[in-house]
Amino acid sequence: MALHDPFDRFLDVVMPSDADKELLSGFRSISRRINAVRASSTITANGSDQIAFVASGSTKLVAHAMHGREQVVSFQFAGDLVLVPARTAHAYTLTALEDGDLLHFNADPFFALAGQQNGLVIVLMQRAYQSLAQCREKSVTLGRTSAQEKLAGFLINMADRIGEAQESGVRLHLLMARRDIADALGLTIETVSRQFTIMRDDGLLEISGRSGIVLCDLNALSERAGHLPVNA
Amino acid sequence: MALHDPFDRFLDVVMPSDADKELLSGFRSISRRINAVRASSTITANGSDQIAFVASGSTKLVAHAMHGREQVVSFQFAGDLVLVPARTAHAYTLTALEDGDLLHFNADPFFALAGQQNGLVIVLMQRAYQSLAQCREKSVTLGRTSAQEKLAGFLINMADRIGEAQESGVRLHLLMARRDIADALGLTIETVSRQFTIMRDDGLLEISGRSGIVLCDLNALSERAGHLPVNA
DNA sequence: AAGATTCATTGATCGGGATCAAAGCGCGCA
DNA sequence: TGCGCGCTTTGATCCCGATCAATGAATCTT
Repeated sequence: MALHDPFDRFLDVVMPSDADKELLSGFRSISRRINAVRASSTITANGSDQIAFVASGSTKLVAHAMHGREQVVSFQFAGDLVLVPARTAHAYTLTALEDGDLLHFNADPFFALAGQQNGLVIVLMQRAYQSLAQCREKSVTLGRTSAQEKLAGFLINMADRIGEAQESGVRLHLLMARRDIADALGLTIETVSRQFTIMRDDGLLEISGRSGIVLCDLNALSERAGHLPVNA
Repeated sequence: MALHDPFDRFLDVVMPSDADKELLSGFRSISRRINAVRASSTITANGSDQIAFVASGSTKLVAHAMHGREQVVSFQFAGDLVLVPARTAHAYTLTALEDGDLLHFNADPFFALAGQQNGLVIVLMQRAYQSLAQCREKSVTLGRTSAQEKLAGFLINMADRIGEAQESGVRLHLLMARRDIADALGLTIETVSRQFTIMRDDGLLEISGRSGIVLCDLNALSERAGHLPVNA
């Protein structure tokens, strides 16, 4: 069973087992717990980078540009660690997609503490490379010109991360709204909706209600995403 | 003056000064030097991730998808360290944009060695976060719907990385071909070319020859890229 | 220096996705 | 349980960027 205290989950998921006790209490003292409420809880990095740990629930990292435009950079799920960057060309905000628990640190003291424990730095480095790999795959998906490829790529990515295998296919519970998907893919909600309809009519997936999706044919979906075949 | 031996440059740029001597010889023994030749030298990760250090020159990291489609994920310049991922949904290749020197490691032994020196892991972590930040900004640029915003965003990013300040503006020497820019932005070479022409006619930049560009008005360019104004 | 080859620009047309507009559902609420 | 709001789907039109095609400029070769 999962640990219920957010900080305990943090220790369990992120910290190496040989971590120094004093270090742990250092992290505890700089951590801030947030009872996230869907769509209304946000973390913004004012001035300096922030680190957030998603103990439970899920979040989106949004970049704000001119003219009120918003771009979803990435989604996070339980156990994910995310760096919310300070303002550059864009301003970033982390927003809860559903109720859950977040842990939140200023990046500077966080890294200062982390630097004292080699094993922890290694973990953080690995997670950073993992986020980089994800971001790259997302860039590739975004770079495609057709809406079909973008959405198919997105769905496969979600299946990898939060899909539940079933006899009829892979079940997804998409907590993000169509708007979030559109903002993540550089499309409009209408186009996203239309592509869902097309894929459903083609028998690639089933839609139930607002957030329920079952991917019936991952191979065909992968094909539409333009992914290379597994054998190659 | 810059060091001429690629490995020495690697030590100088990446390694912390307190690094263990034995460790350095360990890195030397697993390193492979490559005299990169423009457009023909490539590094592909067959099976396991690769690490490349760009001692001099510049490179592009390309993701290969179906139907021979290529997507440029990122560009590297002298001093950059890049992880070339093993095949996932896409196959990645690092290609030289101009003649230069590369250093090349298998990622597994590289990280195994790096793990022994805390200071080095910290450097690698910081570089990973830096790459992540870059990739995110690129995603945001890619997520925009208009070609104008994409190209303006790309140019500003290049100005930050390899621009030389001049009285007339910021000079860029774009080593990548129009095709590379197009592949990086999810556009066609014709559209890239047309947007260049429009921006030139609007007085935002000057074009000389195939690769010479002077950005005359960074603020206006930033505006077109949809970036938030600096004060905000 | 002249040709050859590759790369970049410009033009014309077509199509897919944005935009504008309206109807249909699902979900939370009383 | 039924009401009402917000999200989603569907429809019609327009426009930007892809595509097809040809010209023009740069760099490389001999």
